[in-house]
Amino acid sequence: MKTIGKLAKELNISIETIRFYERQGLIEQPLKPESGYRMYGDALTSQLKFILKAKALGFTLKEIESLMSLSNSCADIESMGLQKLNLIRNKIADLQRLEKVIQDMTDSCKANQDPQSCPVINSLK
Amino acid sequence: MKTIGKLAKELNISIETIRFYERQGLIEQPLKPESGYRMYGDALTSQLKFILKAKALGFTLKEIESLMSLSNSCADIESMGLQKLNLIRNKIADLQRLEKVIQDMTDSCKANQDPQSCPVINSLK
DNA sequence: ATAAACTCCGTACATAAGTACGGGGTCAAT
DNA sequence: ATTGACCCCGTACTTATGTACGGAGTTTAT
Repeated sequence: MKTIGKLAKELNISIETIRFYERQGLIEQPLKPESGYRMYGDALTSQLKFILKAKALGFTLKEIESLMSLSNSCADIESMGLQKLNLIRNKIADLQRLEKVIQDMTDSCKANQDPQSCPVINSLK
Repeated sequence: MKTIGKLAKELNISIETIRFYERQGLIEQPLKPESGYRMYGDALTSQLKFILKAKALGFTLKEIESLMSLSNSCADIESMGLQKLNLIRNKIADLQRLEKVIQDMTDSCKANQDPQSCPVINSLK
C-alpha cells in the first residue's frame, strides 16, 4: 500500500493528475484509513498503468473510460479502433493538404524577387 | 457602412466571433456613431476576410496577428511558413505512428479466435 | 406607436487535460 | 515536541477558439 505521492512518483505523473482522474470517474477513490490519506494497492496501480498506456496510444480519457467499461470483447475494441483509424486518417489528410498549401506559400516567397511585396500577403488581401 | 449583423452574415461567421476578434486585438473596434452601434466599412471588412482566409490556411489567431503586424516582407512570411511546415510534418509523423499502432490493434482483434479475451485489452494490462 | 429585430456590454460556459493555490490536518524524523 | 514533508479539499486558472446568456438600449417595419 502506498500513498498518492509514492504512486505518482512511480508512474511519473503528478498527484493532481491522479486526483483528476478520480474526479473524472476513471478510477475509484481508494479506501482511506483514519488518517484520511488515500492508500493505493496493486489493483488501482495497474488500472492507472492501463490508463497511461492507453493514453500513450492516443486514446482520449473519454475513450479510455469506454475501454475500461466495455465488455472487453474484441468486437467492441475493434470497432473503437476502426473509428479512431478513420479520425486519424482524416486528420492526416487534412494536414497533408495544409502542408502542400504552406509549402507552395514558402516556395512562392523564395522565388519572389520584389522585396517590396509578398505574394502570400497579396493573395490573402 | 454596415452593422455587425450584416457583416457577420456576409462573412458567414457569428456576431460574437467578430466581437471576439476585436477583444483579442485582431481588429480594431470601429467607430460607433451616436447610436452606439459598430459600423463597418471596407477596410475592416477586408481585414476580416484576410483573417478568415489565413485561418482556413491553418494559421492560429496568434499567428494571424503576427502576419498582420509583420512588415509583410517575404522573408518573415517564409520563416513563419517554414516553422509551420515543421510542426505540420511532425504532427503527420505522430499521427502515422499512431495509425500503425491502432491498425495493428484492430488487426489483432480481427485475427483473434477467443471471444473470452481480447489481445488488446490483455496487452494493456 | 408599438412590436420585432437588432445591438450593446460584461460575464459565464464549452472542450481537453490537466496545473496551481491556499488553508488546514497528519506523519516521520530528530 | 517541533519541524519539514506529506496529504486533504475545493476552487480557480490554463490554452485556443469561440458560444451563450441576460438585461438594457436602438432601429426598423407595420
